Amino acid sequence: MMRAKSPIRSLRKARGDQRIGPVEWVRAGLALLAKEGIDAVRVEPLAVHLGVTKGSFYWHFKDRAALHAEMLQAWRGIGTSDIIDRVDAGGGTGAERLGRLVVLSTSNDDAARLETAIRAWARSDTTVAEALAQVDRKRLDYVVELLMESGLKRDVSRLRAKLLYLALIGGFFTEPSAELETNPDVWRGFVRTILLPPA
Amino acid sequence: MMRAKSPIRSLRKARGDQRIGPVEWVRAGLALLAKEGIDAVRVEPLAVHLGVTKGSFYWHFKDRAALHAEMLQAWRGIGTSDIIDRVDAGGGTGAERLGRLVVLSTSNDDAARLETAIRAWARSDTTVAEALAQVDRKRLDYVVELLMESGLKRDVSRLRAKLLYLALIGGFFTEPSAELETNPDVWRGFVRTILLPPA
DNA sequence: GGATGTCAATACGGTTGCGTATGGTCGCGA
DNA sequence: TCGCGACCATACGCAACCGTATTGACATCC
Repeated sequence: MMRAKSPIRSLRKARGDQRIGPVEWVRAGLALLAKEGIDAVRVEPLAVHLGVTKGSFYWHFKDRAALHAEMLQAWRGIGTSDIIDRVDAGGGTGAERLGRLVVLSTSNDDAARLETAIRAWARSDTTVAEALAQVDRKRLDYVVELLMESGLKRDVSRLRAKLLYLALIGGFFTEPSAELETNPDVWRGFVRTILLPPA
Repeated sequence: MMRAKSPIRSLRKARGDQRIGPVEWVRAGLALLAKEGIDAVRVEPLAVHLGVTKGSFYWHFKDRAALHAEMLQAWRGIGTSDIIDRVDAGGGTGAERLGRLVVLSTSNDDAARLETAIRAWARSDTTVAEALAQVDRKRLDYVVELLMESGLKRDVSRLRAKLLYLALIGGFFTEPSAELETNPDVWRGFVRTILLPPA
């Protein structure tokens, strides 16, 4: 009998692991992005994490930048529609959906960490910045809609939607420490303020 | 006559360069932090930028982490009081100072880039996160003050100060693109909204 | 003007990561 | 069963940094 020629391979077979395709690389990349930022999304650490070697990576991707690009595309898809869909699914009036929007946005911690990582990434990569701007625009439009449904005029809605949306983003980048705590109650208070009748 | 033994040294002397102390390292470190994030704040590239070798660095600092720590301390000093002082220096009513606050905060582009870099840094370093939370608290208290001076009650001021301050932070992390443009007019609109009489 | 302290240059070993080249393993269809 | 193509392991050279050790230049004070 002959020993296995490839220790790692036979190890993975013994564990019954599946093949690693582009999808798995992107998923793992996004997870690492959320945890440690884009600079940490490196080929070899990822390979270790996935239980393969970089030989696999360079079969599926041209280089590190290619993975980053596909990660961005993947996020663009979920970042745009994910929250909006979940808020709309619940139905209700504009004000009700507005309340659900802020609560959902601020409660999902994993999504929040990914969001901050993307925004930090956008600082150094204009492609990311453009994609992010696009997502921001769609989300903002949605908030404007909700405000108009709640009875505010178009101009006022545009202004206040910006205010609320910027605050949502700001919330991602602050520790919920003592004085700056932003629990659901606080967010509902924000919504009430936003919906105040104009002078 | 004998040739110079140290080419880099004589080069620096010929240019009349000064000595490089801890202050210069920290300054250059903060500049690089603002431009490319904390991961880019590395010893050797900084040394090249400053026209010295890392032999100098390891004389003044124990290691890379020590530089980062001193950078954080330096920022803590300016981050807390810088804006507040400049706003107060102008005097005026609460509302007037509030307007000056948002304009000053959003116009200084260098400070904004440093601020975003620090916030991104805080994601991965709890020491930074704590320092940042401290700074946030002081700034928030200041905004609360201004709102109370403008005639709002304490509770309302607390809530709305959060809203405005979070929006300020959010503004740092959005591209001023098409729809999400945040020019001084928009910010003044935010202030007007914030100062609206409660229901 | 010689000893001393301060600061910087240089040289070195070690680590981590990139991308390439090449070979091995397996499944599957001819 | 032969071979081919997909997928992965391995080995390599290269580059960027880290931190240490050692030496060298310069100023200053005695």
